[in-house]
Amino acid sequence: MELTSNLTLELSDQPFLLEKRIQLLNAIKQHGSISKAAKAVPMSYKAAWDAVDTMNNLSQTPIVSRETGGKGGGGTTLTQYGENLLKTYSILKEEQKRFLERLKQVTDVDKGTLKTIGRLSMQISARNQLSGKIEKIVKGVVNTQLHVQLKSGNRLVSIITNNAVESLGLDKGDDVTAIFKATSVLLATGEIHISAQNKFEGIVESIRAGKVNAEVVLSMGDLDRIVAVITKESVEALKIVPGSKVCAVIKATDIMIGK
Amino acid sequence: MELTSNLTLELSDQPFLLEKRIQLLNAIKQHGSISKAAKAVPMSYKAAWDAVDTMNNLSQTPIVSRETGGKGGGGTTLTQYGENLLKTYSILKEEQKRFLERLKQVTDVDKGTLKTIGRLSMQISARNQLSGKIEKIVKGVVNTQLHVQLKSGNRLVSIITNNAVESLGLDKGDDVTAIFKATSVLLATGEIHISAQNKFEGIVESIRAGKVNAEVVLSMGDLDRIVAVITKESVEALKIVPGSKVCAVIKATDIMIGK
DNA sequence: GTGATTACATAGTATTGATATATTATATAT
DNA sequence: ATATATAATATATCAATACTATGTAATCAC
Repeated sequence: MELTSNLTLELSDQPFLLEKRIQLLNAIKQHGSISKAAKAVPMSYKAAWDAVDTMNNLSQTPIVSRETGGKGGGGTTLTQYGENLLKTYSILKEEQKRFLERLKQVTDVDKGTLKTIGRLSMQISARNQLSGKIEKIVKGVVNTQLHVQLKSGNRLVSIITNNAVESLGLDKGDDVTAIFKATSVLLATGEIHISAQNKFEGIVESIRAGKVNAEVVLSMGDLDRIVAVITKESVEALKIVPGSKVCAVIKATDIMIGK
Repeated sequence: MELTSNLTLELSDQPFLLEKRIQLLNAIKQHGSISKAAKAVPMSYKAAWDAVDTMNNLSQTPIVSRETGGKGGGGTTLTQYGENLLKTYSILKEEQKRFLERLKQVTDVDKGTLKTIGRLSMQISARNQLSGKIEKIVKGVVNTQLHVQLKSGNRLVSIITNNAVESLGLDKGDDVTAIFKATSVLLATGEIHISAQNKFEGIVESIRAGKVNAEVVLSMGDLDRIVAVITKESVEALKIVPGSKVCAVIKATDIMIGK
């Protein structure tokens, strides 16, 4: 049983970006003329022209700029806005593809249920969501250690139950997201001797202090960022200020994995 | 800018369940005949009959059972399998709706980027995902307390950062999912005097012991279930066996919220 | 048996969508 | 001025689809 789906962007209740039109825009980008693009897709010239016209009319800012006559008889090119639209669409399409694949895996047609815990599409409160690749999987009897290589180059270790590894179908090389709460992050300065497996050096970007707690944003290179919520006293005791070099410590068991 | 999408189930490369056909099946379920269903949708009788016929032909197990003649001249009813299909489709559709809504929120058409950190469609390793409704929101300077009423009737308190509340757009009455790791769950028997806000009574359904840790599944009524991973010694010390009445304790700061 | 209602089947008509084709307008190169 | 390639527009043709109309078969209630 296959799952398929289209993706349509609507503007003022009118279909605006459809699969076919995207193909057409791509062809226009490539060939620089509506007539050539229509041949490449393929579709009739009229259909192509109509599509381009309705798109340009629907949109506030034009999608393509058309020129009649001139060198080579004229031509049609995408505007910057048009290119952005194409890019947006391809990103959305990609996300949707991932979603459908997941949905398919998880669907149990015979029972009329989803064989999964929880929702598929969910926004999570956790501030810290770092993406990376699984480098090594060490399986225990109940728990599994996952070694994840982050974009920033840092390595991270997460401990989750074997059941979770199985139900997510985790394998070496998989792209995953490491998820942990801001309150799971401890901060330390200077020499650290602590049993936790995850220690990340970073520079303090910002501090927002409340009455009791303070939110500290840590930057680890350009790519990864960690948010910590610690007590106000700790901030003062450690003398943390923006620009400080501090170490974020996270227990491996506090890190969840999303795929 | 609106995002819309259809959802089609395919069987051996043939479109099988489409939006229209689902409507038809629903009408058949309601009215008990193809002709009445066709009027209700509305569509022509022939189109309705053809649709039903092709569906029944494509599927291994029949979707509807048809009877010609008899009381009232005959009729058409859904089979159990057909009902399951309808249910599956509605679940899938619901998931897709959530996904699209989220996708829309997160899309920045002008820039051609997604204004999000993580992936949209993600399955999380956390075994414990309990759904409920937000009952009360108590906002602090940095953190917010969320009181969630679970399906089982239990109340749960989660503490997350104000930032998270804002970025999820959480409000009183919202349907949310409380997420926490199996290793965040402590188990206790007898009288408990502990500062944690979340204490849930349950019956032990199963125990799976490893060398060091053990996985204990707790049932809180029919609806909610909690999985705890605790040390093997704890299991022995507390004398936990299947059927035992135990108390699950979870720190409010260990509970994340998904929406 | 008659009537009622519905499934099942076929033929013809209408509508729609796409394609094909032809024509005009435009502006540059030669 | 002419040739050229393309946009812009209109009309005619074709194919697919959907709908309408009509008819047959089946079975139970009366």
